Amino acid sequence: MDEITVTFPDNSKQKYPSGVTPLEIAESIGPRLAKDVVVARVNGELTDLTNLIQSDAELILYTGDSEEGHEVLLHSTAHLMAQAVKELFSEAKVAIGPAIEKRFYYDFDVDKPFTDDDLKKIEDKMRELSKADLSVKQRILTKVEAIDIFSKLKEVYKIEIIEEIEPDELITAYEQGDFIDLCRGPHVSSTSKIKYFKLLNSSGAYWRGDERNKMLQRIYGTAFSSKKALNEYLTFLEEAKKRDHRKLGKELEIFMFDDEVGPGLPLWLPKGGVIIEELEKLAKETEDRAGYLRVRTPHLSKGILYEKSGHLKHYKESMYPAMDVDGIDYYIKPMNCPHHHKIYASSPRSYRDLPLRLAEYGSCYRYEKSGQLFGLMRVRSMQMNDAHIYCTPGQFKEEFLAVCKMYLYYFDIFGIEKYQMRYSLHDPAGLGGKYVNEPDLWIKTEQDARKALDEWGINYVEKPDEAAFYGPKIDVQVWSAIGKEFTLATNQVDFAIPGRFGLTYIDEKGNEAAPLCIHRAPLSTHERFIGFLIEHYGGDFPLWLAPIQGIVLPISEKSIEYARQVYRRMLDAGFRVTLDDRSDKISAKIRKAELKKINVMLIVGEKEVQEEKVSVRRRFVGDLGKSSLAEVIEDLSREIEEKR
RNA sequence: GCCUACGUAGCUCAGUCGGUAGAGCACGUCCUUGGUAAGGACGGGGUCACCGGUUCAAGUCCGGUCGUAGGCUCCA
Repeated sequence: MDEITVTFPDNSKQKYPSGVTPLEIAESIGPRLAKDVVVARVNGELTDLTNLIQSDAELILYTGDSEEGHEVLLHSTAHLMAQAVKELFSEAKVAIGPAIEKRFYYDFDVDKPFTDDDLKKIEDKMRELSKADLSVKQRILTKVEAIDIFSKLKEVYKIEIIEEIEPDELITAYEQGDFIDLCRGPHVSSTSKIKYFKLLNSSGAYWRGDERNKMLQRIYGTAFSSKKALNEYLTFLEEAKKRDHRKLGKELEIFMFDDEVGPGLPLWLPKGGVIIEELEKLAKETEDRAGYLRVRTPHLSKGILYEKSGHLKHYKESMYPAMDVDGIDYYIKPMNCPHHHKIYASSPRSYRDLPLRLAEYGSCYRYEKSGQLFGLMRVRSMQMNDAHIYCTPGQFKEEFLAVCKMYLYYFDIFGIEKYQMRYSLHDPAGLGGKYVNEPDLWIKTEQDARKALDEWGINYVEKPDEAAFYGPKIDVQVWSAIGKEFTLATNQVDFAIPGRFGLTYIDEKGNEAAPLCIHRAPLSTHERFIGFLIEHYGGDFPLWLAPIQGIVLPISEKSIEYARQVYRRMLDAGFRVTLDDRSDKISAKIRKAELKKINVMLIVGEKEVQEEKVSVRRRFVGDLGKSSLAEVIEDLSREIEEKR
């Protein structure tokens, strides 16, 4: 028999007979590895453990705790779940079942939605199938064979998928016991490799994500290579729920919703008001330094304005319906741009006036579909950190980059590290419909913006067909505590609307020219940004943002008078402090303050009265001992100043 | 908008088989004056989301509406 040389990642080499499988190699190395390995990479290609290796090869064996191995494990668990569902619900038809971030799902067409009870039964059946140690075998099929097999099984969704595959492409399916599933693979070699899994929840999901299609039933689950890793993930999910801004926002009295006010219309409580004011202060300082001018515009406008802007054509479904005022249609504004365009147009502009940067923390209202509402992150009334920058084509690159840099300035202050920059482009197929019909402008602006980004050297991903209707944009995506994705900051180029509003400037040569417009919102909206910050900080705001920065706690009645003086002096020094002069024991007062996540506690008893000092206790740190109030004020002021 | 689940005191939740509602925390009063995460006693607080139906009787069963949650699609 021929011998082949297998090279391992550490560059060590070993001879094996030709036709050896990765699984056999793992067995030759050790029983533990053979048990744990889930997938192999042969000459760079991810492959099943049972595939034969015919000639010299580089081999990497992945266990379930590697990124590659975990993804395969998740995917194979999805198959195991589908097998269990098919055994329990014979009429169920399978659709698709991929691995996603730390989880998997599978969509089924069933008569009745799954109940929690069904999920338990499915999970039990999965354990049974795992114990049965069914080997998972790949089958290579032609298109005709594949259609034949899945037609007999009446798997209509699989047939739909197969029919879209090129006729000469090889089709693979995986078989375990009586269950066969169309799949590209790779997969684990046996169901016994899948041991630590949990089904999480089920929900409706449209076939191919299109609401015109039938609604299928989706089950989400997760799987790991060890009991410990599974439990860690489940604990993480529990912890994430505790950080959820909807829960913390209520507990910390930041915002609320009320049935009679309406869904998606948050009411900011006083503590939320403080956070908003601090953010606005930061934004105003930053924008003042960057040459922005602040304007204010009404919440309502005549329909004709939105006809001109194109909102009624491209954005109407997200707008509140018109209200009739003296026989004229008025709309509540979904964006501030048309008003800012009017301000631009209010006086003749020279190239010397540009860039003109008009900023407004403007309230907008958007009719989001009810199912889309999500705490503060997706609401119907919002206040945007909005501004429109009107500039010449020659100024565009610098202005565009200045906006991107402003994002990063803010992100540094807030310690936001996990985000993705996303450059959204148009699809020419949508011109005249989803996008304004300006093909040349689209191409030119997209090139300019890309050039700016590339020269700056920032990392971004391109998203085709995700642009705004008036131009390409760069967004910053972040993730909520429970893993939902949101656009935070946004920077949008608009080459179309200024033309529609007849916005012009006189250039150096005395000719009329059209300015470009950049729509930007580095701090997103108050609603989304604060929702995000609540989760980002887990409710423990840095001192400069904290609604209550400190609390004065007298130890007994004997020190109440002194506590009042301390409280007064803190207020006079500009701090947001409260005083707990109730008759609780000091430990109870501390506990209450901790539960409110108050950062600084100034504890005063008879000793402090005598020494004219305060005892400082910081959250997460504990007792820091006695200081003079002047020292405390100085330290805290510096901390606030530095936005630590 | 669609599918499913849920909605009881300010908050978190219990309430069995249909028989007119309960706990803890919070709140109020009083006692207690205690040194770094819960001192004690007493008390107030409910149109059981809303509307309708079944029933002698509905928090409980049925229907509708509103809201919330988990998803699908879309956006700041």
